[in-house]
Amino acid sequence: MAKPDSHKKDDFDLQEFLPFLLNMAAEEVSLEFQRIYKGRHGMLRTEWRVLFHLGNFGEMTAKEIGQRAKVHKTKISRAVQRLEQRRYLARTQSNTDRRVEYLRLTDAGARVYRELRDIAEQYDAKLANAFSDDEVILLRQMLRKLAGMV
Amino acid sequence: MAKPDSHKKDDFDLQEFLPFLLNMAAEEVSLEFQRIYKGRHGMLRTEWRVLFHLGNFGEMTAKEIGQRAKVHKTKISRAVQRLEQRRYLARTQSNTDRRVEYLRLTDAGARVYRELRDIAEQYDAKLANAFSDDEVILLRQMLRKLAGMV
DNA sequence: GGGTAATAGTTGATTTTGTAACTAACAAGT
DNA sequence: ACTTGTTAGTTACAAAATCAACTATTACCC
Repeated sequence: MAKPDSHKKDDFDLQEFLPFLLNMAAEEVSLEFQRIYKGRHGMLRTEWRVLFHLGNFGEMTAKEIGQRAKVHKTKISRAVQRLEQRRYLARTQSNTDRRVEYLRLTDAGARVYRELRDIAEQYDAKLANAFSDDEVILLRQMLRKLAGMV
Repeated sequence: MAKPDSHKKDDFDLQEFLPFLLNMAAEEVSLEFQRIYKGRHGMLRTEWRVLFHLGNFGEMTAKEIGQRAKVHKTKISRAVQRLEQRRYLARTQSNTDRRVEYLRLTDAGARVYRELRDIAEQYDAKLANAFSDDEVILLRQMLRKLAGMV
């Protein structure tokens, strides 16, 4: 049986390594949440993010969404196309800068947003329920810091 | 406690939504860590995980790695192929069950593992440094819980 | 004004992933 | 032994992500 390497002291424990733990937790939670919403509207993760940003913050440009959500502009571009095809989203060209497009949800999009938002709220509450209130506050704070959202 | 049913009123804040925060944090941290190690050995994320599992836990089967790391077996399969091509990993067929292959790092693979592990330790310490010791302990604990690693 | 650089967003080519079907080997019941 | 079911791992094909190049527009600055 191979044993952990012994040339150097190996007190490293992968299961304590923060990037690994973060990925595992994010993956697990996202997948579970996806199982809930994917069936409903066949929404991809990036589309979900765009929808939620527009629903939550109102009219935004693609660039702003990309910056806030740390999503690359090509991903945004394609997600916007798909949302537009489904009539969840509409574009308006800025009249001060014709490169810029303002994005906003249509009524149908807003309806879907509200539906998914409620599901999201419930799911978030369910997750938070595994911890004490103080712990959850601290957790969110730490995650924001790690995400560079401080 | 949070109240479950808010119908029209939109008190939902995307930036507080745990799945979103977890993804942002994981993405940010992974990308930064990747910037460090990717240049060195052109390693993909799944390959990195396989390498670390073998380096950290010793000889394992593909299935075991998949279970521990919550990575699908096709991803493992392909990561193993690439690691084998680079001579970082070797396989041995089990003689009690010929479906099973034991995977282990070669000397070259172990060398790369040690190098990356040291980088990982430093990076983990740097992350942990943003918080108090107690906070970090709690964070890891909560992430393990969220990841279902309880 | 004219030339260059920067920006918003899109498109195309290449990689990577996800899903499902597949091979090969074992297991268990009859 | 034979059928059925399960498991480890691979492969094929479709979907999606990534990266670079592209269009169109605006900003800078001499």
